[in-house]
Amino acid sequence: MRVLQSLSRGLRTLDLLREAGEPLRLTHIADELGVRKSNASHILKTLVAAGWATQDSTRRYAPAARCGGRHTLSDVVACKERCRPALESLVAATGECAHLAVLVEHRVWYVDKVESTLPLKVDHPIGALSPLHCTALGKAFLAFGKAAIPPVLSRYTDRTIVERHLLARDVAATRARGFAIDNEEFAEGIRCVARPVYDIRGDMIAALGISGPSVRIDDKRLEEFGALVRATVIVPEDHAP
Amino acid sequence: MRVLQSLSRGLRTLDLLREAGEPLRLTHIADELGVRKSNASHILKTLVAAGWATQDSTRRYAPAARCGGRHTLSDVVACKERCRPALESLVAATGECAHLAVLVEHRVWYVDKVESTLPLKVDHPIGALSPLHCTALGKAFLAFGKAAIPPVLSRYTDRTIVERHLLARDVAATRARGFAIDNEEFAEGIRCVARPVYDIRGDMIAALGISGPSVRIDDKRLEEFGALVRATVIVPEDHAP
DNA sequence: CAGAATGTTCGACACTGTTGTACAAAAGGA
DNA sequence: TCCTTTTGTACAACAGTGTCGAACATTCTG
Repeated sequence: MRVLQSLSRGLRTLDLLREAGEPLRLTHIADELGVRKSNASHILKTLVAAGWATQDSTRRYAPAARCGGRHTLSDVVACKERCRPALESLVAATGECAHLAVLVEHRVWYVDKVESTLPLKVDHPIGALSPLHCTALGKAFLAFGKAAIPPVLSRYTDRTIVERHLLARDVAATRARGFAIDNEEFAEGIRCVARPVYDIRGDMIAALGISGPSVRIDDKRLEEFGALVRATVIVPEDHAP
Repeated sequence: MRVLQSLSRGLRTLDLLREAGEPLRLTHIADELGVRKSNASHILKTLVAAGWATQDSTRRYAPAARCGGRHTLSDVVACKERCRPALESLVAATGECAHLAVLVEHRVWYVDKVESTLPLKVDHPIGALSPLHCTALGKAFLAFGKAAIPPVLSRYTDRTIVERHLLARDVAATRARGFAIDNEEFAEGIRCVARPVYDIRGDMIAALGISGPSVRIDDKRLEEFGALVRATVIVPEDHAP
């Protein structure tokens, strides 16, 4: 069998564009492929012409929307189903609400939850969307996923981090800590922790977290929750294509 | 600029594979591309080797999962947001519950709803999954989308259509009618109607429906609901990439 | 089991893709 | 602002890759 060279390289290019969270320069791609710039240029122009990539005003290349996000709807549903036991056990262990969310553009999208049984509780409905920079779930994507810090950082409470360099530092701390924290940065009186959920290929697919009222969660308990969330075992994806 | 021929053809092939809801034969693809079979074979083998397509036991080719579904998470969220007014106006007009769902493998996934304000109501929670063959939303995908009749048809009520040829006939009738009907086929006492929602390219992306208790929905009202759902205007997708 | 249709392999030629260089257009520094 | 450096596109020419055609396998159909 004959492997078509230019086609392989074109597909490899699409992979590169998708892997990188940000638009890539021609030179970079040419280096990665191990070909001359002129060749890479032709490959990319072909991808653009076929509608599989786009070129922005800075002449950088990005994958087109039709390339699909990194994960499909099926992936998300599969993830949701395999995370359910973890959500339930977390709620059983803590008494607080547990959420599962995926990344959509510059927001997180809640795809599952298990509610607290206590009367005072946090309720992010499934299907709702929340910002990245001031929620534990969102910060988990910033720290462990391929999400970039959004262009605008709106203020929701007086604890919301709205300065980019402070947020970048917080993200670095999150990465070191192993779980993300929201300390009343999105809504007064709510504290959350969250951790990443990875797919079989090691890419972050979802964030899983616990949220509760600050009155029940002091600093010590917040740390305990973080350790608990991080330690929670999530059944691996059974690979049946 | 030079357009790379083999790359273009490879990308075109991926499009063909994604467009078709079912796996395609080599001959078919070769004809579509206007090349000899041997050439098409090499193209497809390259796609498979690069992990962008798969070949099943019947030697037919299908797009790989990584190609992404037909729609991305962003598409779904955008659709959900643009359908919200329609859901609300339908509930205001009928008093019954309205749902929005997308197709995931052989099930529909509820991504949004507006509840009825009446005490007796239907409640499919957002995030839940339902079968295709016995819900209005699912049948809308069978009739207007690219969904295939699932391999197994479970019985939920004594009205559930579990025979493939009867279901195929029902799907054809649905197509002619312009909206789908579930007449207590999934749950006793619940009747629903549903219509397709298309994306900017004309592909079905979601199903939008109304559900209510049979006691409030006689045959005449069911028809009215169908006409209403079908006539509901959904704001077109604003194309801002 | 024979015949038809579909898919894969093979060799050879021609045209496509790659290369190297030259030019254009931004970006960075003084 | 200018000059320098870096990045992207255009061009021509050769080599090598992709395409063709036919032969060989393999699976489907009656």
